[in-house]
Amino acid sequence: MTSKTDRKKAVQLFKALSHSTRLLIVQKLLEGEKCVNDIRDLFDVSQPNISQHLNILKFSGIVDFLQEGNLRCYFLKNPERIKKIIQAIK
Amino acid sequence: MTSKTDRKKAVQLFKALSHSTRLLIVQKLLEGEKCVNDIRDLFDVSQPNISQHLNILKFSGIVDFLQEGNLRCYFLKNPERIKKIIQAIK
DNA sequence: TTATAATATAAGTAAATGTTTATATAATAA
DNA sequence: TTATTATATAAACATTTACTTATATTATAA
Repeated sequence: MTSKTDRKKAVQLFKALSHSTRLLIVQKLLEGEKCVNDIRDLFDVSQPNISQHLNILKFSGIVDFLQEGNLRCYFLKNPERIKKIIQAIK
Repeated sequence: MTSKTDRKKAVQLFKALSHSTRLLIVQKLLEGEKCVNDIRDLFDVSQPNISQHLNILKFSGIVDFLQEGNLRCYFLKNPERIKKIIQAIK
């Protein structure tokens, strides 16, 4: 049986993935780390909005970033896990 | 690469699972089919609200039901898939 | 038939999430 | 230093989702 906190975490993760921009970001990051403007250029989405989505992904534990000069390069914290999840829902 | 419609479907599925009541319902249904009032009694949630959540789960293709007399017994359409998804997010 | 039990639906309201616009910060380049 | 580039944050507004309350439907039991 799953505990209450486990379930909250799961719900948060599902929420993080239940937006098409965020799901796309995650899929792109499966190819490797990308900095914000690279990600931004992939979609027709404003810079602040991308930042906000990245923040949600970060908060839910899906991504993290490394500061490289004035760039922030985001990457999946656990790409294998993400692959499994995406595979499972297909 | 995932198509746009695939992604929409995935997003819808994640959305359906990103609510703790619905995730709990789904976990309960892994034990076997249950009718609405059985489900309702498991939680502190109103009857209409349970119906609404079940409707969302039905619409997203996760559950279906069989009418048995005046009972509606809900079941998971693809329990293996659900198990995999839940396993993957852990 | 009428009453009751099980469930769904609809309308209204509340709460959460998403997007835009404007502004801030931090790192580098000039 | 000052300007510029990359990114974040905050506030306002829009949209979506959730929940409640009231009512409808459908099947069975009396």
